Amino acid sequence: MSKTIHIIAGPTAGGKSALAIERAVELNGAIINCDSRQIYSELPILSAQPSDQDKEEAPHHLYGTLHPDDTCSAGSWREIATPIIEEMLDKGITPIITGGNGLYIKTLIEGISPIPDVPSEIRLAAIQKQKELGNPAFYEELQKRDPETAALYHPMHTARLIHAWEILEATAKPLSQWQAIPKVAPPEDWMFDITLVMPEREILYDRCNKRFEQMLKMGAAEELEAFDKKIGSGEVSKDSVLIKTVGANGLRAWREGRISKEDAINLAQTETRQYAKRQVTWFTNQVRPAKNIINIHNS
RNA sequence: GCCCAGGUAGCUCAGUCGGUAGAGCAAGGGAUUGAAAAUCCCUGUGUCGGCGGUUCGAUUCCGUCCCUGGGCA
Repeated sequence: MSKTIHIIAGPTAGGKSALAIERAVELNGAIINCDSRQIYSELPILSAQPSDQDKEEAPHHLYGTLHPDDTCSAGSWREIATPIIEEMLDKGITPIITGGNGLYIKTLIEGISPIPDVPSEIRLAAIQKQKELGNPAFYEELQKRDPETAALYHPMHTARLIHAWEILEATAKPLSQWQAIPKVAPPEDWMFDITLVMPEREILYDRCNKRFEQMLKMGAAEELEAFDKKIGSGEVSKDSVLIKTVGANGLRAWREGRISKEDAINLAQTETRQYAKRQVTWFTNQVRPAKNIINIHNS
């Protein structure tokens, strides 16, 4: 007998969370987060984590569970989500994966090649190296040492170049060779039911705009300021991935008096819309039928 | 009312010593096997404020009008 895992995906502010709770109540389910910011213990308002009331209505997992200095990645998310899913299936609870991270979802459904974790010193050194050389030059360095992987990437693609570099440094083996190792797939009896929550563009953008205003009322600016103080005091590393959270740029610039409150709001809303658009592109083009997918439908 | 500076892509501006124009941002499309709320790629026709004049040809020169900002009254 197959085991069904529900996935509720789509762009930010589209209405996934509400649907997930509805679904959980209806199916004796529990919600598992697949968002790369909501998984951290800091910035619950700015990252739109579920409210206490939401958590009373249905069980929620993997929200606010990691320290901001931890690095969550597609592979590590899969590793922590998998045992939770297994346990739910054993207990007859319906897992409802909810979030906007398309790569995490893809990793869960298709699996991923086993690649070792990179020690943070090596990662930071790779980032430093890229900063020093700048992009075309950093790419040329990578090309000399690992032409095979370099050929896969655009010379300006900072994030991928750094990753290729750090893997080479950490393992002395090209990333392309690691990626050639067959993916570790999910158990064969896992079947996925995917619901895409994709409001039409105009409605989606309007929701993005309104949600940021709501976050501000809830204290997003104060929350970010408190977080930045923790970085200042060393309680949180200045390399925390949470620093790059949508909306933070504008709020910081406003706090430092560089732009007006109105401009800060506009900037944050623009960043939110741009992020939502990228997600729409992903879910429109990357979610395809597969043998372990029962169906893909729109809400 | 007078003087000055402007009016060029949705926004901020560059430019054409006269041969109908280009950057950044925004917007749209796309990529995506480990920082993914990241990172990156592709896409620029717009009465060059209106109307006249000079010219083979004006967004570019001249006149005039309108609008915006600053100064003087």
